[in-house]
Amino acid sequence: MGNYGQFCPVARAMELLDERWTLLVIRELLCGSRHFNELRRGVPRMSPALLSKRLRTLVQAGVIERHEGDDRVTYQLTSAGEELRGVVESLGTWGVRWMPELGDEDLDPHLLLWDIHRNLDLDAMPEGRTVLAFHLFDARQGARDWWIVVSEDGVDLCDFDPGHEPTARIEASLRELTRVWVGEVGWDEALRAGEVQLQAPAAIRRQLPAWLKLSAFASVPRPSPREPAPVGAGG
Amino acid sequence: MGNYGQFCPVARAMELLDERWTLLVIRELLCGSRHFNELRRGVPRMSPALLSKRLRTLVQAGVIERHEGDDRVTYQLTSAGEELRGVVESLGTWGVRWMPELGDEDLDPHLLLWDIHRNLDLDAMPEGRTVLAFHLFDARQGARDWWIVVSEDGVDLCDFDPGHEPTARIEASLRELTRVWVGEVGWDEALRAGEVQLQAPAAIRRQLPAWLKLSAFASVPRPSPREPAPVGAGG
DNA sequence: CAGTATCCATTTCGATACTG
DNA sequence: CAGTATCGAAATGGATACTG
Repeated sequence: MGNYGQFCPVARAMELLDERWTLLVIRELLCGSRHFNELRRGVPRMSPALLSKRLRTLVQAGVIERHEGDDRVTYQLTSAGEELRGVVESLGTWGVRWMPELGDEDLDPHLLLWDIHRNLDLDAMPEGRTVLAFHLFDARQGARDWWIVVSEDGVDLCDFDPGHEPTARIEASLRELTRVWVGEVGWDEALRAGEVQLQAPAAIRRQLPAWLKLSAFASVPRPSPREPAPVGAGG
Repeated sequence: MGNYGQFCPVARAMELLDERWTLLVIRELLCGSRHFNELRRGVPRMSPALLSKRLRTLVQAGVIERHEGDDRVTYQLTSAGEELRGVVESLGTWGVRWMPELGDEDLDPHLLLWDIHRNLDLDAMPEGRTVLAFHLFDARQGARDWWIVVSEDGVDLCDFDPGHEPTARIEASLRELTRVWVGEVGWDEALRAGEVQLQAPAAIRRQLPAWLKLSAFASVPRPSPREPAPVGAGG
């Protein structure tokens, strides 16, 4: 395995990149994660042993560099790694357009809140502390309530009540908030349908959608409904 | 396996596309192959059982369609499949820029001649029959001599002497002709260095490089030599 | 924090031969 | 031409627990 026995550049690239998880680790690095346990949060289903192995392979391939700082290890994309952005973008663009609807297996409240919390548009948010409380009524016990606290110190994600009065409260099903996140439905649509509810003063309710930047692929135009719908890829 | 448990569009896409060989089959379809045994020639190291399995998965995923004609089965990309061109292009572009030098394992005379023969610039070639004879002096016995016959009937690749007087004879090592094909060296450079030799009348010698269109990635600009060279990806 | 160590079930794939 | 059938070797990676 690994070698395709072809000189074709696509085959050469895939020798490195078609290993399970590899491009997701790279996606995390492109999103700005730099430390082992930070990367883990972006690929929670990946075992640490495997993440470690992939990182070594990527160092070896010249895609990332590993730096041992005084107290932390840091991973950093090289120019070669940075150039994988194009690959990741075209994959995500395709995925959002042509992969079938989200299955229950694809939903993950930790990942969703982790993504949301690192994609806030801080410039659009008010000065001082802002607290967003999320309630995902159908998520499993312990992953149902979340708080994002934005202050001068940065952005914090908590799965326990930090004790500040929320600026706004967002209530939705895990599925529906995920669909908004990936751009399958728009804010307006989800709010009108009542699938997502915002509890906040009217002024804040109007602003809030602008605070969450959504997935980088949310704005990709979808295939027109006239085209044949993709079907499931599962066996 | 298969499922990453993530709603991320990149992960969704990779669920389908990170399986070994899958994107190479798609590359073949994008290059115009439409029948089973035609596809096989583009992925010679893939077993027919596995090719068959991948084709079924791709049909199921809505990326290709299978048509049973009267005497032939035809595979055809859907719009979803056609849109994978962007993915394949960004992978090949990256591969050509950042993967290490070709290893002996990557060289394959059948594949090279198969690629060359289906990428001739017929419009640039003279009327009537043209015969190109290739001699790869270091290829293994039986894969050393090739003939491409271009006539009104189309383009044929032979591994036996078709008996026509060659219009030109190309002699090179397998490695060097492959390097020219993928754009690692230019025609001029390879000819000047004598790594590739053309035996033909001067007028034809000058034209011949224009007859072969080379890999789609041959013209991708390479990283400047100032940048750190990529190292091998092998364990 | 940044990983290792271990272990085995499962998958996956390659090789080869065969078929309507 | 367009695949199936079969089989076993290899590796892959998931789970879990542990470490300096």
